[in-house]
This record gives sequence, C-alpha cells and structure tokens, in this order.
Amino acid sequence: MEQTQDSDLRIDHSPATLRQLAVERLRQAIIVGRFNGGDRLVERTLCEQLGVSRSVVREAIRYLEAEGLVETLARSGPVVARLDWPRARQIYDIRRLLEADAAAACARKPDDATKARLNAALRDLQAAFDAAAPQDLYAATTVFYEVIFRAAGHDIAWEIVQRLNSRISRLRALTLATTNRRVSGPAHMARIAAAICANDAEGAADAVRAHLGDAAEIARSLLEDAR
Amino acid sequence: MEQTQDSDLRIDHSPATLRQLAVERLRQAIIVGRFNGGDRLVERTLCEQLGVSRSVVREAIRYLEAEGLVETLARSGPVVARLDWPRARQIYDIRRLLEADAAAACARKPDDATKARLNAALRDLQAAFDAAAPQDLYAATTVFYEVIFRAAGHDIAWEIVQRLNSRISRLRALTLATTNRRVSGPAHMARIAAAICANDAEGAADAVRAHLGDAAEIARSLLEDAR
DNA sequence: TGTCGTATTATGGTATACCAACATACCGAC
DNA sequence: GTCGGTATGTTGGTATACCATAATACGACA
Repeated sequence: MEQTQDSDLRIDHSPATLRQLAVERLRQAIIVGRFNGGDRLVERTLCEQLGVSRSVVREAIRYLEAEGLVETLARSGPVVARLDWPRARQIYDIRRLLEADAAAACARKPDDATKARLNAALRDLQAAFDAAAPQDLYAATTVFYEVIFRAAGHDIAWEIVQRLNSRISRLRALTLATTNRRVSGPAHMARIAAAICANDAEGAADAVRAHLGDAAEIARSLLEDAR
Repeated sequence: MEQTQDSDLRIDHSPATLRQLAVERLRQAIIVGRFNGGDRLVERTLCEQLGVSRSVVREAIRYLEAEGLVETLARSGPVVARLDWPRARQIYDIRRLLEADAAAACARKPDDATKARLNAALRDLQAAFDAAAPQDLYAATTVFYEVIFRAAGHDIAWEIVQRLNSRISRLRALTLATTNRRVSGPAHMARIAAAICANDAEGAADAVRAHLGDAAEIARSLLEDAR
C-alpha cells in the first residue's frame, strides 16, 4: 500500500544482512511465544534452527539483550527474559506516560492526513475485532499507535514503546483478547481517535490513560493468577 | 563501603567478560567525546585499540547499536550516532516525563534512608560544584537521580533514562557547565530534594520539569549555535 | 583533457576452529 | 551406603580465516 508516497526511483538494494533477519526471527519467536520466559537460548541449537553461523546468532542475541528481551546469565548463557508483575507494571506506567503525551501532542496539531490514517487504522481495528483475528488485532493496534507517535513527531518515544511492548508481548496478546470480552476493544481506541480529531489534547491523554489503566489491570490479574 | 550489608561469603568470581568491558570502554569513549558523532568505528582499528578480537568488538557494537549510541549504515559499517536538535528535544521531553513521574512517586512514599541518601548526593553535588569539577558534577548528578528512581521503584525507567542520557552526554556535560553560570546548578536539585523530603509530589514534579526545561533550553541554544 | 574502465585495497559479513569452565555421571575408597 | 574425586561432554568465550563488496586511484582511450 502507498507505493507512490515516497518511493522514487530508488533501487531497493535490500541490504538485509543475515544478522538483521536473525534478530527479527528471534524477536518474533519470543513475542509469539515460541520461546517462553526463562527458556535457555542455546547458541548451537539456534544456529541449526536458523541455518546460520554462531557469529550471526551471537550478535543477534547481543542486540536482543540490549533490548531487554534476552538476558545473559553469567556462565550459563542467554535466556529469554522473565516478566513478573512488578516489572510489567513499570512498563505499563511508562507506556501510559509516553502514549498519553504522544496523543496529546498529536491532538494539538491538526493534520488531515493524520486523521485519515487514524480512521483507516480504526477501521482495520474494527475489522480485525469483528473477524476475531487476534493476530490482526495486535497488528492493527500497533499501527494505530504508530500513526499517533509519528504524527506527534515522537520517533524516539515510539522506539522505546515498541521495545517495551515486545517485552510484554504475551501479556499484550492476552490483554487484547480479554479486553474484547469486557469492554468493546476498539471503543477505547475510537474515543482516543475522536479526541485527537477534535483537537482535544487533554481528552486524548485521558482516553489513553483510561485505556492503559484497564489494560494494566487485566494484565495484573493475569500475572497474579498465573503465579 | 557497606561491605557487610549483603556480601555474605559469596565469592565474587568477577564474571566480567571481555565483551562487557569493551561495551563499557566504547560507551565511555563516546560519552566522553573521544569519538564524535558521525565518526566511523572501523572494526579492525578498534580491535587493536582495545586489544581484543573482532568478535568482541562486533558484539559490543551490536549492543551499543541497540542502545542507540551507534548506528550501522548499510554497506559502510558502524558510525557514532549523530544528534540533532529535533532528536535531542525528544530525548529531553521523554526525560521530563519519566523524571517528573519518578520524583513524584518518590515524594509519595517517605523513607528516611532515601532522604538521607538524597541529601548526601546533594552534598556531593554541591562539593563538585564548588570545586568546579565537571566530571564529578556529572557523576553526582547521576547519583542524585539514581537515588530518586530507585526509591520510586522505577528501575526500568531508570534504565531508559540512563540510555537516553548517554545519547545526549556531550550536551549534558555542556549543559551542566552552562547551568553553573546561569543559575546555581545545585539550587534546582535542592528544590527537588526539598519537595521530596516534604512529601510534596506535585512540587517535586514541577521542580524537575523546571530544571529540565532549563536544561533543554540551554541545549537547544548550544545545538543551534553549533549549526 | 575528461571520462570510462579496471585493478587494488580496505572493510564489513560470515563461518569455523580452539579453549576454558561448568555440570554431570561414574567409580573407588572409607 | 555415602562421600569425594576424576573424567567426559556440553556450552559459552575468544580468535582467526575467508569471502564479497564498495570505494578509490590510476591508466587508457576518445
């Protein structure tokens, strides 16, 4: 989609290095839940699973380690980072700050293209919700927020939020599923979008906070039950 | 100091791997300004400078890349990340959110040990200021904030702030130096500490915001002048 | 004289070889 | 039977060798 917007004559040249692919694959594997918290990431096993050499695997692991998705135990190697409620709670708190701020900033500068993109994202969200397609719902939610952060010019905050999100990905998937049942999932998002389109910064921030407060509450109950 | 608090019979075993040392050295080199933004980080050169093999250097670079301190250009290798004002501004914005929130949280739960540590950090800060020792001032400021974040239980936010700080380290050093001349450097910190000790969450947050607003303003003028 | 092509070199990407340390299991002695 | 020691295998840490590519410089031809 939107092939024409920015892609001049540029030859793609796809410099996708093996390492980048490996990072992506591993990150996805962790996010999707193929590896669970605490699982050991044995290098040589990953080598044959990914079909690359140890150098590639190791550098990928270093990257994910800095991201917080993997932690390396002394003399025992990398494991998938565990997530307990105290840490998850901190992540939700930070998200609340950053996302509310981004939404407010976005609401302050009206921009028709942004509004259009926001509503498009909302439609996709609703469609995924109606189709009961969790994977799509997850993706659509991400797009929705990305529109907000980009429009606000908060690139760095968006990077941080994405990184945090991948750390709570499983929780997030569960939360999205649960939210569907309790309150209409996209209803929250619609409220956020409406406030932004109305240039209501405070309203947008409040809507985000409400949404995340709910999500955090669900996450808490999930995590504490699990324990 | 405080040998007895937690160090049972545990053998230290210093698992400091070469990689961790390399990361630390490189990060410091970048922070201190030994490498400037845009400088190429030629792997083989770093190898002989650090006295380690390429594997170590490369993994260290991957880590710093994920931290945002280094970026790897396609087919040209890693360079030290450049910092322009739009990005620096975002970093100051995020710091304002996180630090104000941490200070408020810290102020909400009174804790004598924290207050003592805060005042100790303040003394060090004042001492470094009086001695006109920029390096010490920088370190003392870091300690001051660390006390706040730890007391608030905001470990993850602290990690993020540290990472952001290393990306604007040169700015920060300049800013601290400049702040000294304009308004008394530690005066801001003292106001923050006072509000926390008085359990005044809003006051603490306001004080932090004021401080960072000032710092950002100085940083902006520095960056735009430089251009 | 300018432009195109080729050769050389430097650099990053990838793979692999080697080593040290930890864990485990087995065996012997008390 | 239990405790201790030794041997072996697995794993991560480190170093190095090899390859592909991109930049640069030099030379030839128009």
